[in-house]
Amino acid sequence: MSHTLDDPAPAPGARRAQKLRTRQALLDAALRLLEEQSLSSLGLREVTRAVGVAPTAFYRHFRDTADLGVALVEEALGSLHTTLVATLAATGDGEERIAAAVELIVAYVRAYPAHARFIAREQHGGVRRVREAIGAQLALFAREVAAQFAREPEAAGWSEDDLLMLARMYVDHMVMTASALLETADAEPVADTARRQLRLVGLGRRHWLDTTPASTDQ
Amino acid sequence: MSHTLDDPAPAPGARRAQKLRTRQALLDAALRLLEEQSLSSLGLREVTRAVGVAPTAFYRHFRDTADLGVALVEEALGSLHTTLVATLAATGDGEERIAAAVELIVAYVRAYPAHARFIAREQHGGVRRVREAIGAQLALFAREVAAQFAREPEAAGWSEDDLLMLARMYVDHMVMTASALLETADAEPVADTARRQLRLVGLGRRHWLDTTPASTDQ
DNA sequence: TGTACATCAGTGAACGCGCGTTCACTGATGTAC
DNA sequence: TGTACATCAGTGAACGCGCGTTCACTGATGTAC
Repeated sequence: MSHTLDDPAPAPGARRAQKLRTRQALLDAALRLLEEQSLSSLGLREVTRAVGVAPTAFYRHFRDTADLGVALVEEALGSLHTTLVATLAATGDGEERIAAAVELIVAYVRAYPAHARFIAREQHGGVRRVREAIGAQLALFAREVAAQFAREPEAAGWSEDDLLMLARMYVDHMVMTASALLETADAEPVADTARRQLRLVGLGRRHWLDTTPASTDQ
Repeated sequence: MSHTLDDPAPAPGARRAQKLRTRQALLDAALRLLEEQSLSSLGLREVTRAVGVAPTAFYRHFRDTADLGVALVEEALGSLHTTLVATLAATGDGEERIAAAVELIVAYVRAYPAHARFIAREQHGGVRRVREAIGAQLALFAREVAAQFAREPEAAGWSEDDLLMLARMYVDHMVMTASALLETADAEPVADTARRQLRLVGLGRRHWLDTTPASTDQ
């Protein structure tokens, strides 16, 4: 134990670092190839060829392409949780929040179009494990959004189930908006439609307890 | 021209009828195979093997699997236009219409689960021509629904663009509900959530002109 | 610090297999007279 | 109605190709002393 974790000549964890670099290269290459096909037709040899390693190197990182797909789900959505909740928490209700939420989606799709496309495509795609991974992430988003709603005064009188229903609508609407943005050259009309739709849902939200006197009557 | 279109021994158009039967068998087999994979990984030989014809027979009916996919889009959505518009026209606004619309989706998914799955999966799938065919059908649905809305008294004061935005929301919500139904064993909770979401949108619709005095003020 | 051994990311050959597409064909169905 | 010819849905052999997976390997990195 003379110098176990120091900085000797060959560098510390140089092997581990190189392995991570190759793994990332495989993920990047796969994501690029997935812009024009589905995961269920993505070949292991295609991916390694694009990276410039032997086909067998793939197995040092992933069991199969479905396994790689699950890793891509984490990469695409993992960092979005904090961003989304922070955006909702930082804005009040109404127009300001609508603008911020739509801007979040527009910025995400602009910055990571391949990730957005992958999620939209594989959400209902042909590979069960990936579908389930995306479904779990979106359900988590919905629960986080519902929890944020619950902290706000507008949620008074709302059942937990109704809050989750509302949150689910926002999350699904975000995914729909993202995939609409991917199919258009001009983001503005799509963003405008998205804002009007959120405005409509917000109006429904404000009048929800007027006509559904669930808690006052029962 | 003694008996050109009568009923001689070998039957009239027996060849044409047989060709159509084989074509339909190819479509049916493909749809079944697509329950567990995406179109972009569906093989021509898989399909012909499932039907029991030679691989080369495929070319008598379709140029490639993308071509077959476009035919499936028509089969899945073509007959739904009249049903959908008729359902909206037959019901008033409010709770009655909501129940009827959700029941339409539940019945469709129950009767044609493979068609519903195909549309949900390939809407954002890896085959451009099929994606475009589905996009065109859904845009047509939205225009038809908007046209129906425009005929109703509740549409007074609404711009054409806002009506289309609202219709688009209903159509997208239907697709989302269909794919949620496909992923659950018990349809009732999903149907219930869908009805509550439509109720929320309906509330927003009723109050749209209260807070967005676009036409009265400008 | 230097040495001897262990680990393990990436290699390259080899395998059997199913793919999409071509081609000339067959024989039942359709048509003209 | 009967005959002679045309059409064309489906066949089956053949092709070159890329696939996923196995295996024993190499050599740089890591570790123990």
